[in-house]
Amino acid sequence: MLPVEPSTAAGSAPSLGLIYVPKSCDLLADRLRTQILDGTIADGAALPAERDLVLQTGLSRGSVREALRILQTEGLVMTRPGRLGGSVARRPGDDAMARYVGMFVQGRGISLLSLLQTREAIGPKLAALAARNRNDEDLDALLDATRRVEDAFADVPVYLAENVNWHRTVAVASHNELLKSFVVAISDLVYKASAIENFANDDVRNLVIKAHRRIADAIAAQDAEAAERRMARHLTAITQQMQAFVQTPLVLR
Amino acid sequence: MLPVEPSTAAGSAPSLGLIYVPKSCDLLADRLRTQILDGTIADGAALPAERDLVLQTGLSRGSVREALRILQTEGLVMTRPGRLGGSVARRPGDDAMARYVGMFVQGRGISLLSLLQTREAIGPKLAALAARNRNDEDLDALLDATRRVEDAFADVPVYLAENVNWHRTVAVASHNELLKSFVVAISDLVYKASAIENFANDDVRNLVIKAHRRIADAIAAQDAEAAERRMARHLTAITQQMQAFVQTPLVLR
DNA sequence: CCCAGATTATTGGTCAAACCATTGACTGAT
DNA sequence: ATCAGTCAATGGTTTGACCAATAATCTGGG
Repeated sequence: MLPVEPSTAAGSAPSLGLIYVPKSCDLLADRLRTQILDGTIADGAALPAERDLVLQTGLSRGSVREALRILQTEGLVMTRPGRLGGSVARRPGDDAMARYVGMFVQGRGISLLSLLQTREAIGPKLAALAARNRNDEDLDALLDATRRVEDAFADVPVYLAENVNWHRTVAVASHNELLKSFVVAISDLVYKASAIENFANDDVRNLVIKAHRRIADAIAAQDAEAAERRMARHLTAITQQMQAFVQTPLVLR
Repeated sequence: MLPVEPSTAAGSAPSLGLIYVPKSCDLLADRLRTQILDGTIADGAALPAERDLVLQTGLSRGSVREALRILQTEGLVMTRPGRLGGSVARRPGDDAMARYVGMFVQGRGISLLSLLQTREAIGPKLAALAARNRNDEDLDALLDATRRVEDAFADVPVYLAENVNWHRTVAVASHNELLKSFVVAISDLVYKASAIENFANDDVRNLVIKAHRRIADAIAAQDAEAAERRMARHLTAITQQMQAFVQTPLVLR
């Protein structure tokens, strides 16, 4: 992985790995990425202006811009033009994770079934953690989210959006940011698929609302085992309901 | 999210979202990304040379290069210099997923506990799917991987690497590429952490090997329920074992 | 004194034209 | 046939200029 120093001696060891010749923009991007990820450059802190980076690094402006473009693509900096513009550092966020997971799903032609299986894997543990780790604000948010899904019963598009938000709220309550980022990414994709497929008839929506209520109760009571079990049953049921639509590979956008 | 067409009429509707002014390199990157993800540009197919893209798009070479740099960062193209070099399309892969998950974990200071919890969430379902969906080659690979872990008992670094490979093999057998990419990314991070912490003493390694054998048996017998249960117990036990090291935030590299 | 509009400075965005570095194919001498 | 040299095509890098967006600053009228 690392660059290898070419040996100057004539008859030296014959075992040399492939040597990777780093590009100048990669070197700069690596340096800045390291500093952003380890906090040397704090979240929200401004990076030097492009022309300053040129002076500091000795690279051309084109190379500096390519380095910044890399970091932008990774979601580690936000750049705005204009006076007092420039690049500011950002910690990696759920949005970038969701973006990449979406590309993965679309590019690999991941089936809706695989997506639902993944949600089935993550959801129950998430509910258990939420029951164990929630605080009062998490509970308030969850009860509110639960109510909003119920209130949106009649308006299917709003209902679907609120449904995604409900799962997201459970994820927040789990206080596990990695699992949360996964479920946010997946729920978003399931939402897009379900919005297309239009499978959520009145009966399904009623069952979902009942399940949400029972899961929220378990989380409120901090009963991790019940929350896990109920979420598992809920997600399994949803997968069953969507089984008719599940055969075909997932198409997005 | 999407760009908004500015209205030409004078007294038009007052509700306008923020309008995002797209950059030229983003437009080109979007076009190429779409074609790569939907297969119009097949995996392994060559993109036009930079100078050809300049002619085709009317953009400058700098903008074309920034567009390609975006796609490189997303893992959607590989670029090599030299004659017959150029950019070739690649489908999004586990490596890019692992890279981004790693950045997320490091940048957000995700704890080792959260990482282990995520593996606890995903692992059991993965084992169940492996038991259900495995074919003969998957089973051969799993038995081989199981043996390799056992053979590496004495050499801890090799043992740890083979351990990661074992989990990866189970993931492959599940035939769920999304779950697989998650577990590959996470196992890699757990491996790095465990390599640092040096917690795998003889007793732990013995227990792990026994658990692997029992799980492999269940997958061989296509007993999904047993595989899921045993994997859950296995990962819970591992988390318990690592609990002493789990308090501190995860430090990588 | 205050405020609206014009001005200006700073920043990223884009373009153009070179030249360098790497790589593989081609060619010709041996 | 083989091998070394040459050549062509490609990405990598630099330079310098100008455009576009934005907010601080100035200026003149009230």
